[in-house]
Amino acid sequence: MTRRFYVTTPIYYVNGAPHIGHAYTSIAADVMARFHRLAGHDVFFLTGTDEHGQKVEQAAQAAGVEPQVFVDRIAADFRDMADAMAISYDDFIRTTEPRHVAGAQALWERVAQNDAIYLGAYEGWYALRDECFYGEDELTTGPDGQKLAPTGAPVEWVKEPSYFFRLSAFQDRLLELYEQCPEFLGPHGARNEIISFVRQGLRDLSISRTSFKWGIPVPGDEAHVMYVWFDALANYLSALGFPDTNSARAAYWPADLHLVGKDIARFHAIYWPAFLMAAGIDVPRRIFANGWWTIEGQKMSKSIGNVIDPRDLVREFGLDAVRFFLLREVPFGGDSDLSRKALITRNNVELANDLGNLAQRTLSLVAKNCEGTIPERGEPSVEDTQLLGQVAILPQLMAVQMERCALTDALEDVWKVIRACNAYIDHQAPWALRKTDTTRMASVLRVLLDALRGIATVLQPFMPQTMERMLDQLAVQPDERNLAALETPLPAGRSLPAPQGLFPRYVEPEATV
RNA sequence: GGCGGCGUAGCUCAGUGGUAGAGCAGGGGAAUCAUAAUCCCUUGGUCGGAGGUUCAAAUCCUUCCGCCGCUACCA
Repeated sequence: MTRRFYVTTPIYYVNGAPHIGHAYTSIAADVMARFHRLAGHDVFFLTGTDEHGQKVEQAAQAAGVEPQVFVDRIAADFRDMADAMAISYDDFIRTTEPRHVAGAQALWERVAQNDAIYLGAYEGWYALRDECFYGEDELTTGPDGQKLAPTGAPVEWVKEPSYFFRLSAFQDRLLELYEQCPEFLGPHGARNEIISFVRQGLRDLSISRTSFKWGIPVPGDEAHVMYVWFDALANYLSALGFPDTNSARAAYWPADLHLVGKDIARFHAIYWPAFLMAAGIDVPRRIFANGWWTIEGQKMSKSIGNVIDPRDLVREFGLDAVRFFLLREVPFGGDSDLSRKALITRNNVELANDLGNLAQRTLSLVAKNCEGTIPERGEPSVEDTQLLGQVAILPQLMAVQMERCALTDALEDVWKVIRACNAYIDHQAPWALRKTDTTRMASVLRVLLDALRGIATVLQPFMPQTMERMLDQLAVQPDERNLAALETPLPAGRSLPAPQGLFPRYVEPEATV
């Protein structure tokens, strides 16, 4: 039976414009989705937007528009960003869609039926003027002893009726989950933090509000709307048609992988499985948290003004160079720095020099010396066998890295082979063989063409546009571009198009330093 | 304060008991098919400090120094 693979990005909160951090998580998820499709798996790849909550309500008010108008606008921008980054999502869910509202309410009812929800009161410091709660540590005390919010508004201790989720009842089952399924949560650092957090003891979770309206009504008590996380997390199920178990997508559950930013790892690793356990639904197989990007060594923030829109980078450097950089620069899972210099170096050294130039020199030798057609395979030398062997194991090697969410390591594995190809072509020197042994020359070039085909095939998930062009240049037909097709050599004699550069070197315009 | 992580070549990092590694940067050489790209060789580290266990420690233990993360309802 075909293996199913269900991968998600977080649904992004429409409080602000999309930035490089959103793009990063989505690209990582996209690579996973594309790789599994390449392996012939039945993939469902979900992304979307989280559109409820008080902050959105307030932001809409500030913008002078209805919340729905406001979220329509921002959601469209996120979708545009996803498309600009070539994110191959199968569905884009929005929490304001009726199907999600129905799914979230159904999940609530399941949880409630199992006695995991009770009505209590949410207590806290409330500022009437700001219409919101503040934490004790955010408050200051005014000259007359009045407690004040950071905004200067006076606060008072109030109780608001709220439904609570019995999170405390799930502590042991959660710890058992982390223990028995070590792969449930990654990377290691995030896992340790979550475990120690849960060990400290869990309090019940307030999961409804009456203080604002922009949310999903609680079933049976319309005075309440669901508090954000219950609403948001349910998206992973509602996109599958939950609670309809006959839905065409129902079989994708449990999700294989939820990719998330490290800031929301906790909600996915604690609340989400607890909600599901309470509802009697299987928990997802794996949660993986990625780190933050700093910009030129600085934290990305609106006040510094260094927030980067990934679309700007794409306009300047090209989509694939940006995708490649983000996944290549540092170990996936850790924090990383985005600097202009590093991006240009990666592009020039690894894409233009290592890979682009390898393809160019190989293809132009074939064009000039083999009448532009794929040569026959010759009797393989030790070197030939060794190089082709390295190429042949790439799919398995990368599949293992994908399971680990080690996208950087997967790329490193490919680059080892690319470097080996450059060493091979230099040692074999087909330009010298042209004068002494044209048969061997043709064999050498054929080895290189086969190696390039393998390399381009496995790199498709990372750089879909450029690898498509590379495979075109190698005369690989559309149905010969998946992993299984690599088992079948291309027929000799097939003619190749005229070679064209794949990755231009980036030359920094005149510096004005 | 508590819990956890990190500190290895100029830079980014890999390496969890057995003679210190990769990429980039630096130096020398080769080649000239190619996007002046490539290949080969090479400089460079008392593996944060100290102590301990061991025949043997970057790798285990103790302690100290420095940096970072988490410590719940912010979506």
